[in-house]
Amino acid sequence: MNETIAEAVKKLFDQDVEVVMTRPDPQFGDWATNVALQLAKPLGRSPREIAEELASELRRIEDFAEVTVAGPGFINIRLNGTALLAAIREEPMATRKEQTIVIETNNPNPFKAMHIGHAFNAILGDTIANLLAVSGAHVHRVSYHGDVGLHVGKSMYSLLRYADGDFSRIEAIPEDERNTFMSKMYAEGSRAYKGDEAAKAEIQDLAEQSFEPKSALYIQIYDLCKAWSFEQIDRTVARLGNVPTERRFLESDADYRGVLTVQKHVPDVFQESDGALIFKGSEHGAFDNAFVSSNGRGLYAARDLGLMQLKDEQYHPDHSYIVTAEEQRDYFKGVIAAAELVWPDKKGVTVNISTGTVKLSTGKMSSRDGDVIEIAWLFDQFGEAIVGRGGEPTDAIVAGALRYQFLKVKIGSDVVFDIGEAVSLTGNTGSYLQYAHARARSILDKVTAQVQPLTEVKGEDRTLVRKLGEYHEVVDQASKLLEPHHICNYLFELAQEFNRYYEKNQVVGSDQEAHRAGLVMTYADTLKAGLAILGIHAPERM
RNA sequence: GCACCCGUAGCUCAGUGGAUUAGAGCAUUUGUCUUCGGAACAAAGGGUCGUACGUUCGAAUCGUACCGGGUGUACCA
Repeated sequence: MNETIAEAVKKLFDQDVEVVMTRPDPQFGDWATNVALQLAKPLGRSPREIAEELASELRRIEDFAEVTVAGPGFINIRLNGTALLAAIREEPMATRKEQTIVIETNNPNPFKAMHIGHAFNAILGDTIANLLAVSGAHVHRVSYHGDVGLHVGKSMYSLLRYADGDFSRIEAIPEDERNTFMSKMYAEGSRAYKGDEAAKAEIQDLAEQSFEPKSALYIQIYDLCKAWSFEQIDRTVARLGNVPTERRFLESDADYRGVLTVQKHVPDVFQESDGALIFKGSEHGAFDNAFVSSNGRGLYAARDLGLMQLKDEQYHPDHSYIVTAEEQRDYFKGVIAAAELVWPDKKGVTVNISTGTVKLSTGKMSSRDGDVIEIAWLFDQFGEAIVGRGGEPTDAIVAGALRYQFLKVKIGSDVVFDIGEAVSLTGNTGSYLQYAHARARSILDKVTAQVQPLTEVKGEDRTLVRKLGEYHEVVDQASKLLEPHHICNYLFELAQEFNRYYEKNQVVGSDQEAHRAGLVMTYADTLKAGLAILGIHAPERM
């Protein structure tokens, strides 16, 4: 359509313009363009006059049922039924067809409990992976976990005290208490670290042992708790509706390569400073950061360089996406700048997408003793709300409601999480959409006529058909910008549009049953496809 | 201090150069309906788009300054 209009402009005014089409208020038309206003200056004529002239040319185009000029010179176009239906059949653009992409879709650290922030990060990462796939990319989902370093020392400090020399005391922790137990162990270690110097020194030694353990008991506890953590992480991430990852990367694997790389690039990229190897990020819009500590140990940043190598060896990606909270924005800016100096041919490959953080609306909702919200508790809360509505709270349904809550806000903004609101199930929520889908399928079950594929647009169908035709545009936009919230907004509007239609137009038993059933089916399929991109299950009934 | 992000209705958020009434959801008030599953639909009230200048035919959207909030600022991850 943009080209059609550009051609008309060329023909009438001999001007090359980039035509921008917008969606006006439906009362004005299906599409609008301001080309006439753009042309006013170069042509030295009134925009209104140009618009009128262009409009009469455009009226000759068959797909355009109506072309009008409004305001200072906007051209509004109303499509005919054929064009509206053609829009529904359009597919999203395969803009990343030849690309191989690696993306981290979750990265909780072992030895700590997963909380709402991890769920947020995992859901965002997984959905972005879906958006990449929709545009044709070959996507590899991976995870990355910090299994070495100070936080491990903190946990091991309390774990060794708890074991008191006897490994079986740790082994005895029942499965359903492990998450809370580990969380408590970490919290105690953290407190001790801040508390006194003796504990601090001991924790530093125990952190050191995460690289080179000194005792058999350390190894036993470390291995067991790490395994527990990964079981917990995998189970939880699956429960959230994420597609499983292909590979788990560990900091302990990335460390060695990272340190070697840094050492190899002194002084051309890294410098020695107070015994540490640092990168002068301040010269690259970030901050100066140590990659290797003064005792020769690899730090987080060095491991990220090692991880880049591991990813490259396995996947040779065109792009590698890392989704993190905005606190890490400048940190990644520095790491990526360093990486691009070390590997100039990989410039632009690694991209950090920064998200907001989850904030709690009140202090009151914190789960039991901690100040964090555990994911299992969240599932329980949603489950209760769904039962309250007479529904069955399967994980797929609960995860759908939770995912939507996180995805409907523009990526990068903080999410203020209010459990009462999240669980409400009415209005702009995942539950509304899931319910809308189940309802549509239920209508189709009752239809006895042969469902007729959409071939014509009747008057009362128009707004719904037009909305359905916007689907591919919305997916393109969300995919291009990697912003899932566009899809949420659209699906909600679509469902509202359908509910309005459904309110006024009887489907089952009407003399137009076959035709209307076709519309309902297209709607349900569109809803299902959109929800799938968000990783939300569209139930047949609920 | 410096850098980055943010400030839109009572609350939570869309909208980021265009047009009469700046839109949703929640909350409030009212209506529809003996429901093709009401987790619905229709409607009302509620906003000087943080403030001030500026650019533009046109600014919530761009620029500058200020006010308010958040985050980051090397040997944690």
